[in-house]
Amino acid sequence: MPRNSAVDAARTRSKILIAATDQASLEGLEGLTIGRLADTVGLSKAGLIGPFGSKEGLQLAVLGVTNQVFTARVWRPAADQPAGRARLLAICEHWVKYLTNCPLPGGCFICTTTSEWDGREGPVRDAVAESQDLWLKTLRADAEVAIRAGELAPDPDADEIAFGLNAIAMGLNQAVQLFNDTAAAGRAEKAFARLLATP
Amino acid sequence: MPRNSAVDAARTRSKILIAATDQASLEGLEGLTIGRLADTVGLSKAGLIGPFGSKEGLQLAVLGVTNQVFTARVWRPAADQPAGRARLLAICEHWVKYLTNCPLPGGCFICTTTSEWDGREGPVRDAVAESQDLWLKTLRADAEVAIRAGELAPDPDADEIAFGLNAIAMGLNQAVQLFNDTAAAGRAEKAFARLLATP
DNA sequence: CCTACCGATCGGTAGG
DNA sequence: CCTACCGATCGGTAGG
Repeated sequence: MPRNSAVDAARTRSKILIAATDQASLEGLEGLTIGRLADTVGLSKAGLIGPFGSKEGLQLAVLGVTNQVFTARVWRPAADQPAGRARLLAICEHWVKYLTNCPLPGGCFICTTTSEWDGREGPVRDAVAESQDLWLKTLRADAEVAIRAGELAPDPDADEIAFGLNAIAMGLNQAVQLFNDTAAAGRAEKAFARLLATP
Repeated sequence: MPRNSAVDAARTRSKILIAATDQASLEGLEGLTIGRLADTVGLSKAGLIGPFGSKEGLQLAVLGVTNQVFTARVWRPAADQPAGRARLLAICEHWVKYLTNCPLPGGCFICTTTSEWDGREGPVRDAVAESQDLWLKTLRADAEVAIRAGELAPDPDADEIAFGLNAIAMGLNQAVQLFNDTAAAGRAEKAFARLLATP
């Protein structure tokens, strides 16, 4: 039964992060409280915060987890498609699945956190902004390839396509989370398709 | 110097609401705290919360104010247009102005609060959902008129148009608040125009 | 990883 | 509208 403290520590860290991610997705990254989370996980407050140093450290770690979840669910399944329109279509397909059947109980985490943190300052806000910026650039790059290859019309341009795709996703997330609107997925799919229609 | 307690009370209430709306727009409706707000306004905590009964009462009152601001800035300037495509165009024009030059320091309040409250329960969540639902229905109704009059194509349908317009606004609000992106207004305008193009 | 504790602040109330 | 106060909880630390 090989066991060592490093393995145990990693297990504890992971257990904390799972519970923290759930709580943060429902109540926001600022709504995370060390005391309640410690109760949930079955640790003392000191034991809970130890691996992360501070609440801010925990918030940043949660952001890392949720970014990985998003990447695994939306980007990676589309990654083997050829860059350009085909990959954008695959991304949108998995994006809709992700938003309508979200692994996080509170829905798309980046939607929640961009809105929660856009009026604040500091490392958490910066990390949130960077995640969103990176994703918009990913969309933009594929849109650019698609336009250059003639797979998409030159108007709307790549920035407008990235903006539009992201906006549709935000709208779908709101419809699902606020209204439990099962018809919204179809609306988002059609909106995606319109934006990615062949010239 | 005519003065009476009712007038004074209304003045106090209004002074509180202005400060509360600013604070809530930056830090969220749950981020409102009675103590800090009392300091800001120059009242005691008891004096602050008195006119509203509880924090929840204050939150609901703030929602009432922000709904009025939105209506005054986006809906009312378009209200005299004929129902249908013309009015939707006017709404979108003022919506962009509202989002890019927002009277609330934290940007569109309904964008922030729908995301903050979609994972919660209670009267505040219900009020938030109702505001958003009402607005979507307003958009939908004009879209329906426009389609019936032949001003817009029957596809996308009225629900899809309302969904799309709202999504674009959410995307613009994010771009402005998170990235201070001055180019986003143009992207939103073009996206609005595409969705409202004549058949 | 724990217990035990810190000062600060939370929403709210009693009584005037 | 105030002062004075309530119990609960906040993030975090000391020491082990």
